[in-house]
Amino acid sequence: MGRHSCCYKQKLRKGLWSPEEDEKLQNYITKHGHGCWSSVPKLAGLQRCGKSCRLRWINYLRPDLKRGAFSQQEENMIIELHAVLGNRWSQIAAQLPGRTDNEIKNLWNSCLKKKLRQRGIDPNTHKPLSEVENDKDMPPSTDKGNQKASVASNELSLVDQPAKAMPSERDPLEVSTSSNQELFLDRFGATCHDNRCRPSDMVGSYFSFQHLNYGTTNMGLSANPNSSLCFIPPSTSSDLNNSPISSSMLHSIFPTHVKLQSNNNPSISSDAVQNWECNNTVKSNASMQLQSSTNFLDNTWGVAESMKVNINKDAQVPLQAEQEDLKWSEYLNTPFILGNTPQNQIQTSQTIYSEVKPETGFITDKSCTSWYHQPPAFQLSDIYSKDMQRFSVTFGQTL
DNA sequence: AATCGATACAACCGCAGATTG
DNA sequence: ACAATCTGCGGTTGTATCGAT
Repeated sequence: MGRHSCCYKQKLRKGLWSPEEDEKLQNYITKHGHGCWSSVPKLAGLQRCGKSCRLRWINYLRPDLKRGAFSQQEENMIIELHAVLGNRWSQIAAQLPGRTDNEIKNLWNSCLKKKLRQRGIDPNTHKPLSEVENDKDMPPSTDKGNQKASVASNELSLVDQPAKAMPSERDPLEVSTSSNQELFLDRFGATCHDNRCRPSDMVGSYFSFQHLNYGTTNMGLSANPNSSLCFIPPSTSSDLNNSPISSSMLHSIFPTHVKLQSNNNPSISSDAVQNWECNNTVKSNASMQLQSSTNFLDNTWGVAESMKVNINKDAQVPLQAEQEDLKWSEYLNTPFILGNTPQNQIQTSQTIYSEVKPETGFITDKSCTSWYHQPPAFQLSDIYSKDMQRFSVTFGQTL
């Protein structure tokens, strides 16, 4: 397996980025997009490796980043997500719009781990420290304290292990990653018969429904000994309509590659944006993910329609020529009004926003149009605050 | 004012999976 | 089929800042 060529190049700058470098990178990506990261530094006139440029953009320069301290709700979400996902920072970050995996990882390592310990909770297992101490006395084969090993083995255990008891029959403190993911697949794995559909693909979906569960059952945080992370699907789609599902949750339900197209303005599809950015690379697993996700929604939940999201089942169809021809400048200069009413604008923008990967989100929200050149038609922070309001209502309590 | 430790944050490193030729 | 390359991720390290002494 070859290493990234830039790693061997000499005379490349390392360390902190200067404002001039930031400006060069920002200007370049604003005008041209990043395309192939390995070529960005050369084209942008930077003495950096492409990897470094990518990291700088994702973690610092991206316009959709939410700077500033984490809110209590965000911290709670991170703890909650970590209980299920472990150190999968990118997946956790995907649930927190405007936050990067690096940011969350730092917060966890510097702050949240400490907080949990102070409250008598082991940050690795999310179990009470006393219980973890007892586990240390157990033989290594039963020690689940090793977070990495535990997470890594989860996906295997999902397949190999027999169905577990329902959460209500379990110790409510048992909120480890494996138990929740196993439960999810035990109950809903039938929607994903194809063995190409890996358990990890379902994690995002699991999460969203976990949030729904909080909304419908008023569950507490996993750190709360009285709570459990059981997943009880709503019996009807109307239940789901009443659930506090948000655009960021949709992002989890629908794979990144699924084409979500606005009813109001089909000419501007997020697919075009993505293909423009990815040089028309078609993800090999897109159709599989699409199928698994839509089947999941249609067959199990029947919610696709209720979410007012048009799922184009021809996501694999090549783009229209005019879409392929879209360039940065066109995006930057094209008013991004996606509907006739403010409500529609928000709805559509949220839909598209939810579809775009975190590191590419700048294209669709503030940026395409208004990032530097004009005020946005809507404030992204509105979306965030809207989501966070929902979360705060949903989660209901803090640590 | 100088020093030192703690903390937070930014960036790097190495690896694995995906993609490409 | 294979190797080279690219991308993304998570762990780790480096560094700036702040408060205590």
